Amino acid sequence: MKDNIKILVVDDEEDILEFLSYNLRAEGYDVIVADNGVLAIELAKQQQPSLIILDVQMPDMDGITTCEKIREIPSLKETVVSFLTARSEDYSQIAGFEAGADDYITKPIRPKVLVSRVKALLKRRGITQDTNSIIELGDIVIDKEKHLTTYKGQEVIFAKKEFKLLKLLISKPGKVFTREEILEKVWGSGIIVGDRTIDVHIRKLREKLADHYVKTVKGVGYKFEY
Amino acid sequence: MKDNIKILVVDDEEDILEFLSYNLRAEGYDVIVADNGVLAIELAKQQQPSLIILDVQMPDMDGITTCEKIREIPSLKETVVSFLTARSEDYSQIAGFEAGADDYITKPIRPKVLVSRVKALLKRRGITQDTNSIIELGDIVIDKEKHLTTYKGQEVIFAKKEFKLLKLLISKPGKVFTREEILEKVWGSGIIVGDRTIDVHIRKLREKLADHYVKTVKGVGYKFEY
DNA sequence: AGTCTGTTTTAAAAAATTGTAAATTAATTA
DNA sequence: TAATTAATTTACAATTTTTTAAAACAGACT
Repeated sequence: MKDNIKILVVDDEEDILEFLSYNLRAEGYDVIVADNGVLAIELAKQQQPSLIILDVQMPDMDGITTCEKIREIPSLKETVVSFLTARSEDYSQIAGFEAGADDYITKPIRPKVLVSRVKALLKRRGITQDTNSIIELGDIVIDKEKHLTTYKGQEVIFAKKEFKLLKLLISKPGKVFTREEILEKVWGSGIIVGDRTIDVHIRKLREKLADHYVKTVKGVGYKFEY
Repeated sequence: MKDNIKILVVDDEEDILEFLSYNLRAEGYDVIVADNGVLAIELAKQQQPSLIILDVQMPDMDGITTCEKIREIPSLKETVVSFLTARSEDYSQIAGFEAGADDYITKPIRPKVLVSRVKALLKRRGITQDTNSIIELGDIVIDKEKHLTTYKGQEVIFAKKEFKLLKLLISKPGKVFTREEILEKVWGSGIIVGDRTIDVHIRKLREKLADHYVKTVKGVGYKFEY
């Protein structure tokens, strides 16, 4: 369940690294470690962890600098970063948040506090264990991984763009997606397509499912309503 | 920019309330206060603050219970809640996060840390102005994300401009918006339309809700009164 | 009452937005 | 490469929203 949540722990002290790893692994997280900032950035890029726990005080590159660098990497923009700081260093609270941290944990670390904190952080960011590849909404079942859709038990085939569009709309039932949002998320930024392209694709969804699922909000966008 | 960010501060101690208000107001935030949990919930529902700072220790209803109650209110689901806790009470860290808090601030409070923390919290949550997607005002519920309005449980459909106008008026109930303000905010600067256009749109709001909500202040503008 | 100023109401014109079928182009597959 | 399928564009119809214009209304003031 919880298996695919990766946490990167960065600290120069072996003891702390082990202590943290042990406690987090006990909770079922995948833990990767780095003992310096440079390695941390490298690993983060490669492994795309959900959370990075970063010691403020480290030789060479300190935690704050590392955090700033992390924040500059597009693929890590959304990654949760938490600092590890000695209780007294109030300064780090200020500088840390400005560097783009989401939280900080004070030493000495208490296992229960640590775990509770980590859970809360991930939860607040909507990161849940289940990388649910299957979305079910009444009669409609979408398997993102298998690129498969079932409507009333019958398999329905959606072309690539259609599928992406459906996935987007259905990801937040009820939410209105503007044309811009749809273009951005389905076609990708930069790609320019004609004005009616979206309409036509919407029409295909309606054809393949039923007219009433995809609703038009004139002048605003489209939404999926079950 | 920062003007419409509302912060609700809840504490039973007058001193702390004043201290926090003073420092936050100095930063340009709109601060509202409550000295107990019940009032806090009431005010939160009404005012929809972006951030609630909640003392853990309070008579009658403690901060944790208050927070839990707040989290149960749909329109406050996305509101950021931060606890205020004495440095020693580590327990509150655990219980607090589980109750749905986003952060906690330890006493004694240092103005600089407080402000920095608040800024970071709001920034991380992407709150620049008015992020709350649901506005509730008695019989009227507006869901910006779903572009949906409900009046006495019934769905009411508003066209784009109508919706924008309603949103604007309802964003500050009681405030009189001048025609210039309305033009600026709903139509956008530069767009030139006749004066009657506003009247007609106001009329549509009255038609779709009830006449008495939108009031005319002759020679000045319009206001929404619940 | 008459006049002025500003608002409300209606109806209709104008503009904007979306739906649809069919044609075209691009991409994929056999 | 031909055949097939998907994606996009076109051109127009249908619909909805927005704006304008004009008449009626309301209150304040002479």
